[in-house]
Amino acid sequence: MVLASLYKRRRTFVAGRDLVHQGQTDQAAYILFSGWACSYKLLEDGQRQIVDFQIPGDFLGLRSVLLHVSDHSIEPVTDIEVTEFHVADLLDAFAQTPRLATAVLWAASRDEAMVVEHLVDVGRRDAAERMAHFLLEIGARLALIGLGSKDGYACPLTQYHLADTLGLSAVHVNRVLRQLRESGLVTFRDGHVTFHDYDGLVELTEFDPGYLDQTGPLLK
Amino acid sequence: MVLASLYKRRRTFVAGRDLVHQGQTDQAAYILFSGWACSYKLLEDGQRQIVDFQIPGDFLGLRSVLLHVSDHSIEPVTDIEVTEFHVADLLDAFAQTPRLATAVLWAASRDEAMVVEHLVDVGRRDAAERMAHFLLEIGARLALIGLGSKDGYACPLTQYHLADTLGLSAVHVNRVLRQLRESGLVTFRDGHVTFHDYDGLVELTEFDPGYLDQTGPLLK
DNA sequence: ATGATGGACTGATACACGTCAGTCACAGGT
DNA sequence: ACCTGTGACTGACGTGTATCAGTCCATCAT
Repeated sequence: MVLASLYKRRRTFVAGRDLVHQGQTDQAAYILFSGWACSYKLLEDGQRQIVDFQIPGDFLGLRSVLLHVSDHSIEPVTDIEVTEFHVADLLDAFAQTPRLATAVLWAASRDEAMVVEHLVDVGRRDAAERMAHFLLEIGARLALIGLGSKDGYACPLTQYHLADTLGLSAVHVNRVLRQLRESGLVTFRDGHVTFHDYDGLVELTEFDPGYLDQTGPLLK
Repeated sequence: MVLASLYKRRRTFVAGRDLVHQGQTDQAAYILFSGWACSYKLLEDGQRQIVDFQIPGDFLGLRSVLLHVSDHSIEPVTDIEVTEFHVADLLDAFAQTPRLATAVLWAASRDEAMVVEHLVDVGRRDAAERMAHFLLEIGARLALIGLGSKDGYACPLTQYHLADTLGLSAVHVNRVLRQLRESGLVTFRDGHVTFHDYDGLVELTEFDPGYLDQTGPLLK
């Protein structure tokens, strides 16, 4: 893979300590190798909105660098390993490998599509639908990299993460999870998500994984 | 500008008739020349979530084409004029002009940043803050292309558009607009947005136009 | 053992916002 | 002159979710 030529060095970060801070203007971006991270925005009153989670294979901080300023922060949810590269090198590489540009653009489009889905969740679905849709999307993404299936997956998130992601209070997250569990759809417990009725969930949330499909130019 | 070499043909579309339908798999993308459009997602129960508005100078439908399927629809809010181009040509052009790739990637990042702001609006701000933030953002974007200022701007949107954008009911949009008007912050009336207290609005919404700044590679 | 910490979980209460069911003004068409 | 449709606007009422104020159970450090 062409990106290999850009690889600078392997680094690790511990859970909970931000890699990128809102407002920072830095030059390094990363590719996540193991663990989970999340990107979020902090509001003045202390609330936060988690925008997206990153799992192995995803870019970290690419947008910050392209826009020359970080409009958000990135926190490792677990301990993570990343590969650092310099965006200037990436942009230079476009000259030699135009297909690389197409691939990166495709990855950015996919990221945007996920944020759009997330927006629809928060804007137009009730708490249970949001939760179900979110758990399905993460599951589908993990399945693509071999870390999950239609039965379930390991999930290091706390209910607070879910609350900050879905625009709910942690208290309400708990109620909604109970509701989903009692109606036999999905269980979130002890770091593990278990799907009891995958098709039922898909129908409830109109879930369509089309935008996640790995038919992007990276793999062609 | 390099994009000029791609220009295919000028087209017009009338207000209200979708250019792109959810699920469509087409090859053309557009650059908006005059008028306003919006991209939105439709839910099965008839609700819709408007994701973003496009104003002159913005790409239309680029993401659909990159992902090979439209996960959303695009509707002209007013009559619009667009310039059509084929994405295959755009990608080919990357080979001759790598800087073009950087520019397009930058534009995509800016789009994503706007969706992220929108997500924070809907997830973590109350109705009045959302409304104010949205009106400010559109104002800032219009100001960049000379169609608005800190005093206000012409705005062809209906209160239904605002409702579908902000995840509110049209009824509540009306209440919130009244509230903002009566507290002397901003007036939305007769197709015109008038800022009465721009700084007050900025403070209320923590508005930071950094991510909109035209310091992207397109103009460098 | 003891206390501190963090995550899961719960009941009671409050309110922001949605829904329902309208009115009013205006524009176009017949 | 009348109908139809669209957008703005409003009051009454219902509900989903936040907030408050806890409990309980692990884990970890002392």
